[in-house]
Amino acid sequence: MSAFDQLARPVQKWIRSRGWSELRDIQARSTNIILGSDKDLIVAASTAGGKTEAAFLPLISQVLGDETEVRSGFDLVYIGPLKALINDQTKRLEDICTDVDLPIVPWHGDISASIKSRAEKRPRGILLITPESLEALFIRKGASIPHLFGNAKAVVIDELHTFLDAERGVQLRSLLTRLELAISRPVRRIGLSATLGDINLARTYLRPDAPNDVETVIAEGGEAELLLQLRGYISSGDDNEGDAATTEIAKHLFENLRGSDNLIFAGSRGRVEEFADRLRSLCEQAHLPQEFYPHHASLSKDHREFVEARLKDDALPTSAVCTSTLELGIDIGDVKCVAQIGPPFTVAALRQRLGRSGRREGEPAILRQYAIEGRLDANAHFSDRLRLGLIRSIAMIELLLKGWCEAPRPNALQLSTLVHQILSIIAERGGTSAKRLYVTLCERGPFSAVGPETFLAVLRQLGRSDIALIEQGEDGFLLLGRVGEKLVEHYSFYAVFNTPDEYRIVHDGRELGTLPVSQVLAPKLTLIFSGRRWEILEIDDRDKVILVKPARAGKPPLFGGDAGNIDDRVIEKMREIFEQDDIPRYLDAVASELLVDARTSFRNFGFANKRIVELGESRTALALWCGSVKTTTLALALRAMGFKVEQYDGFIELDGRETDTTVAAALAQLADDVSPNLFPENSNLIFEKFHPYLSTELLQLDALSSRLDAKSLPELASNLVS
DNA sequence: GACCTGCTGCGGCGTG
Repeated sequence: MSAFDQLARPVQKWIRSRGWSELRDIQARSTNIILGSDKDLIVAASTAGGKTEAAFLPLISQVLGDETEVRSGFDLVYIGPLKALINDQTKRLEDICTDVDLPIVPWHGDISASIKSRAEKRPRGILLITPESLEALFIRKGASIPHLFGNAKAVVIDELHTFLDAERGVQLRSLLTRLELAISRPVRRIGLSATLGDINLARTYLRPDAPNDVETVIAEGGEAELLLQLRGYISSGDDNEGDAATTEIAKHLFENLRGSDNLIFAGSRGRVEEFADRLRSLCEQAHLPQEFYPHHASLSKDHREFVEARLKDDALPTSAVCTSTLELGIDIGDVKCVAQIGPPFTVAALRQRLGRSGRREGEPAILRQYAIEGRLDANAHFSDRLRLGLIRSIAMIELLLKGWCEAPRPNALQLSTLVHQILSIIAERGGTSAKRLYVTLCERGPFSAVGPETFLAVLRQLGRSDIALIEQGEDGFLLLGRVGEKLVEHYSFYAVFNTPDEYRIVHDGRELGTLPVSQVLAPKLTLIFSGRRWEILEIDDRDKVILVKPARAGKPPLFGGDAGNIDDRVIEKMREIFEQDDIPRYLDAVASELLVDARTSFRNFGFANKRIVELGESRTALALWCGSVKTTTLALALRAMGFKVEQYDGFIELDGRETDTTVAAALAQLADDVSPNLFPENSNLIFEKFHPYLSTELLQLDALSSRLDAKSLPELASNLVS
């Protein structure tokens, strides 16, 4: 029987009404799997590839075909990372279900309480919900979970790749485990994704205890042709009005993108505003209607929706200068070209961004990468001479072309999210045993890297009288403590990630700008802002103001601000690019020259055949050839041995003036596995939402499991000396 | 050396 014939009559009718002559390949394949088995499934295809239909046409057919007794509960559950995405998908599903008695129920923070309470009384149809709202259901309506979800035939997770990493993904996995435990049976899981670097990781995410049973449907041959250019620019070093590179890039964008829809990723909100402003005035000077608009999270919802609607409107040419706000799958239609100014932080993001272009049959995807490098003088620093930004841009493009992208670090403890889930389960059940928590979270759930000892240490910490997140009842049951009760009561509890407050940074009565602050700050500590170190004089928490003065030689923070995390593979690729001679064809004349330049400096410094280079005045450069995690670990170790350390992509620079140890001796010691304490006193380890409740010991464990890699030290050090 | 994501319950008031 063909895939089409397996679908329910009303679904077939809808397909015909759309004028489709047949199902797309991925839709036919997933229909066969969904209607022919009860297996989990991942559907990977580009944004316009029809993934939603691939999952829901057969799932709706299955629901309509099931005429057994009427049970209570939603038939299908869709989980999406964005409210806007849920709104888009609600419309699409409503359209499919126009002539069918299957309610579509969007459920997130902007949905009115009346719709929610109606759905809660008589749950049926398709629920579309965010992880946070699902979390809220577990906490507020713990006892009704079986009533709400007992009937669920499948959970569809949209944009699966956004959940693979970090806090929110761990939270969702934990919720899925808890859902299955609450209704005492597994529920089929279906993941939809555009960007997947490693399909096996996605399988493990979707069904950790049986990844090999997860079926996959991957769109084939649909990859559009890619047109690619990397243009090089030399900065005049003028930070203010007229940096030559900014002016030139804006002009190039104006001349080449005008008249069509495009996305310009500028890296930070400040740069988004800067480029949007330049492009706006270029339009004005030419007496042309406005078509370049900024888009980032600080702009009002109205403005953002206006830009999104304009992008969707084929009649109005529109280019959005944006941050990662326009990276995910909200519906803005196809764009002609994606521009990236400066290197992106991950290949995964670059891939996701590029996926916005070239989605129409026969149209190429177009990537315009702009690299800005400084003008060199006789005193130029080794890291500037090596043109690390340009080299990283090339490395990331090369890895993109190979289809590689970053994978999350396995075995991270995720203690902040663990604290959250402990409180959530206690709230859901009104109290529970330590044993049950351990089984739910660590044995069955996503915290498999947390052993019984660490788990107990966390429980004991949360139960301390000065922490008071949990307490033990007379029967040994764990209950919420005084502070825990307060935390869980407030609606801000549901999200597992931190939202930093924006503080105004003020020096001598002059505002330097605003800074999102997620770490704990205090007077006398230093912070990094607009490329400089500042000592904190005073913090006004109520008015969100930080008074600062320029720091002399204050201790630099353990991890500078919101440090990017560059993968080992990216740095390896950078090394290959330094060591080769060929010039990639997609480089323009300036970029080619800069690359030749960088390679010459690389050889002149001697990095071609050694990894330790004396720079003079007790300064030494080390070529580590590894990513941020290992680089930071080594930097901390050497700092503990008295060196001053600066980090760059794949390199560090040491200043040994204040220590008697030589670089060689220090490395020999590390190679011998004599590791100093990586954590200096008073070092800040608070980055995630529930970190403030953990002990220093637990925070160090957490950091070692995700941000640092102490085990790599001896090998790294011995490679350097040999 | 950066960006992004999310949020309940209830009191008070007006209207039909």
